[in-house]
Amino acid sequence: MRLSTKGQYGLRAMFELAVNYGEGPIPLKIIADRQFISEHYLEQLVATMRKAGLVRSTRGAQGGYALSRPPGEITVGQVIRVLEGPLAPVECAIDNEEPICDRSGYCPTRIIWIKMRDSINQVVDSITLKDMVDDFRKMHPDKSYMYEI
Amino acid sequence: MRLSTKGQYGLRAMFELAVNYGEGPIPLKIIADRQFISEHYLEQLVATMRKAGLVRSTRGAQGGYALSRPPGEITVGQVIRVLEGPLAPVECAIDNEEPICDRSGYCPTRIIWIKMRDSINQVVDSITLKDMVDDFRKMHPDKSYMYEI
DNA sequence: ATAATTCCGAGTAAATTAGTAGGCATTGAA
DNA sequence: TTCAATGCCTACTAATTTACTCGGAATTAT
Repeated sequence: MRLSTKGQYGLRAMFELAVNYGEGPIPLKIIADRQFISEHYLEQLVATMRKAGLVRSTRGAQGGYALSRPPGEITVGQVIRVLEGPLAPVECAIDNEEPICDRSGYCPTRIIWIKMRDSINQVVDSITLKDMVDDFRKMHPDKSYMYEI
Repeated sequence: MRLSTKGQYGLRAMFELAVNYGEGPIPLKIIADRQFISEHYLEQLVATMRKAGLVRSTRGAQGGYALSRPPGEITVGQVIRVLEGPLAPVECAIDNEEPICDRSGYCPTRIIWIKMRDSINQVVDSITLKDMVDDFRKMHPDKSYMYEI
């Protein structure tokens, strides 16, 4: 049960934008270079996040991307769900409505999938991009130079 | 981030074996019929579980499968991990050793993947097959007839 | 003997993943 | 006003994974 590279790369890209929040638009090329991601591929992921309202873009020279809200107001869960879809271990646990499946009567496994789902989402919804940045700066005060333009 | 049908079907099959624990071997055909799973496909999943020591088989006529331990001693996590591999959202969070990846220095996302991993495993490791059966019987005391041979 | 079963290895169609490729549109700066 | 930098868009693709199917050999109770 793995996340695809979409969620992984996307979150790393958002971390970069969070680190540089308030410093104007950052071009994708910079993010792709810093995070070792194919720029063209990242473009698609960022497009998804733009459509979902997580980032804003500025076109043309000196353009780039920026978070559309402060890092403290964007959770890891929001990012991952936008790129990966609902975080649920099976389809029938995506929402809480009673599922329609071919097995009549009570499903002995669904309650487990729902517990897994809630537990996963609780984790990612409790962490914001700001938390990630704070954590990074705490662990690597010496590496702040890495994130100047 | 979904479980494959291996984990889903496998757990449902194990539930069946748990419901009938202590009543001799149950043929795959019965399990497949009750749980609406292709018998041939289930065969492969059960083979994996047999090799992992979760079930025992009896060959020949009147043969079948049985749990190799009481339902209270087999967790959902054990079943799922045998069929799906380690429950981790990304490769570098499978174990706790420092990962070797192309990004030198501190990875700002890994701590999140590890929290997700631990949270997922905590859920599945805290539920046994016995818990599933107890829950089923509590919810459907009327349907015990479904599980007689 | 026979029927019921497990056991084993091969094959496969469809879906998903993880990108690539190429070009158009927009804009700041020289 | 030109041009380089940048975002935007659509299509294509190779490799991998998924979810099976198929056919038959081995084993055993009756």
